[in-house]
Amino acid sequence: MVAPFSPTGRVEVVAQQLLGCVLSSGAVAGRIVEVEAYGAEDDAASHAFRGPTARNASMFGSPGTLYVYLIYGMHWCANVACGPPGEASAVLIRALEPVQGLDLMWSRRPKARAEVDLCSGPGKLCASLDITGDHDGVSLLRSPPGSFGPTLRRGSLHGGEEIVCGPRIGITKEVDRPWRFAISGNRYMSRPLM
DNA sequence: TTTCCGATGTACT
DNA sequence: GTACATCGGAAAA
Repeated sequence: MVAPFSPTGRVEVVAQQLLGCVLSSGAVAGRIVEVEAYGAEDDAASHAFRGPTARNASMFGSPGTLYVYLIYGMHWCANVACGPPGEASAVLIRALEPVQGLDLMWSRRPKARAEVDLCSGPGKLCASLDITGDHDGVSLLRSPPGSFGPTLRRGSLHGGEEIVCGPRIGITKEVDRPWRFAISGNRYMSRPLM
């Protein structure tokens, strides 16, 4: 298959290329509408800032490797590693527009009050897709569409859609770097851009 | 409606 | 001991 992004591109460029792509897992799928880019040693907000550890090992994997980690002791966050060999950049998937398996998403997220709440946040979308630490390190590109595990497939922006950017959310370092990207006007993003 | 804060585990100082 | 790429319930307005 054709890779949904250029493996050796700069992380902030890859992040924008991932907008519009479809992330699926089993019978559930969503269109990526919001992401954040995280760099390597040059980005103090990145998990890779201090070099490889047991937790961030997947960030150093080949492009298309899924990096899943636990945040605040209870929520999983999914990233796509995208750096060339030796460079651990990754893109955090922040929000999806649900496109398939809505019933299953609802059953996994009974607290959701509306469809827009199903995948409008990094922890929410992992719950809806049932992405956990078990999936850390798997390739999103190797498995064919329709396979059971997490898979990424190419997508594109629709007519009239534009990419907008702003500062990343929930960090205390590098707060001014505008590395949060979203599809303009999309109602499924986690929060408005600042 | 907006704001505040507790839950809960892992990594790092 | 403290911070953390979050979420959702309770309190305030």
